[in-house]
Amino acid sequence: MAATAEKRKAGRPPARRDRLDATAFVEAGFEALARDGIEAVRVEPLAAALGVTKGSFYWHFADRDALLAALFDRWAKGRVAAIRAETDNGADPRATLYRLIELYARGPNTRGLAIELAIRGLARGDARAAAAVNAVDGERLARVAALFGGLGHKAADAEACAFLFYAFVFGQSLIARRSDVALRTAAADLFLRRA
Amino acid sequence: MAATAEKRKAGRPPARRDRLDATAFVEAGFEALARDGIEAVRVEPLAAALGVTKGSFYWHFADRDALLAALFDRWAKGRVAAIRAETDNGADPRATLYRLIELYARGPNTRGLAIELAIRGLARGDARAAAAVNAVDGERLARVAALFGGLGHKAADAEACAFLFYAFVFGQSLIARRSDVALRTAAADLFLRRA
DNA sequence: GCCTTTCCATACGGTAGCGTATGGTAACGG
DNA sequence: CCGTTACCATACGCTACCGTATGGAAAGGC
Repeated sequence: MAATAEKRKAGRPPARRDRLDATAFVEAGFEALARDGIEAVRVEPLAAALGVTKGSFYWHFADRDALLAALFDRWAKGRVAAIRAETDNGADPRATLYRLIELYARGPNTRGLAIELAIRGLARGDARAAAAVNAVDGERLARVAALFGGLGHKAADAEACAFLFYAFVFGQSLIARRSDVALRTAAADLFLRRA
Repeated sequence: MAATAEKRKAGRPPARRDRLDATAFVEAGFEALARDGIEAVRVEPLAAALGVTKGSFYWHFADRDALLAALFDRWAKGRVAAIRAETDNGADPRATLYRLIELYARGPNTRGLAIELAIRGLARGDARAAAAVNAVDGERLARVAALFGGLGHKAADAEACAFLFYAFVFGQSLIARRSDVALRTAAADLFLRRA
């Protein structure tokens, strides 16, 4: 009741019937990126997947490159916010480290991992992807180095530990037989036990 | 003199003027793969780079997919042979481990690393790439586990060490600021010193 | 109730690449 | 010297996608 009358007062966007906004294409872009890599994020298939035509896409974006830029930007912001949320609670550093490993190495996050690896693969040739990766890595390394600092490591040592930590986290996602959970946890223990 | 007369006796292939064989396209394919990723290994640009037309390509290969299969196969064979050559000498295990890290983490091997990461990125969606990666990883893990065994580790422990080792080697190639040599060597020391 | 804005469909031209078909040419076998 | 084979060029049709141009409809503003 009076929902339309309040649209001005409340910050509600128009929200017409089923029209899209730019973020819908970004979401669909992440979906395609996770499943089939960057070469799958194309404007016409994306529009078709959303039930519209590319006329819609080119209303919201200048070109395909603008969508890629939006993907990189949104990914970087999301990852930075995530690592901050994960480390802001004053929990035990070691427990937090274990949970971070679980987060990326364990089961159901194949989607996030696929996106991560795809963007990192692009960073070699795309400056915006490289900038996104750089921002994310900077925040992550700083946060995890602080955790190792909480375990008693000196600054330089903690930084090396953080680097080693993330190298392991992402490296294990590249190795075949990565589904071998026992092997992974053994390796993680090997690294974290005496950190 | 009598060079052409001996071609039958010697195993010399015809070697006509400047005609190509299949391996020429494979080499060019690796070049494109290393520089611009898999989406750059296309038949017409490759043929142009070799100074021929795609008429030549389709003489040597059934289609583009056959070239990709040849790339994966040749890569796997080469990597397996390489890791065997690196570990067959009876050198000190720890020194060998350090050298293996240098080999992939140090400077001039960006080409090999780019190929490695590209193929690993494809392994998620391409069965042949996955098979190649699997074969390579199996050999590598076995060989490196044997090295850790030579350092006194028990079988299961050595296997976990090998997994951790390769996760670190490939993981650090994904992290930004990977050009920071001091940080990398510090991390490597951290891992190998007390292995 | 008209006008404007917002969002989308349709239609179009253009490019890049795949795979095929066919013909040509140089070398070699005999 | 002739035929065959190996290798390649040329030309073609086809598909997928990019980006643009233009019209149209639906919703709000006023």
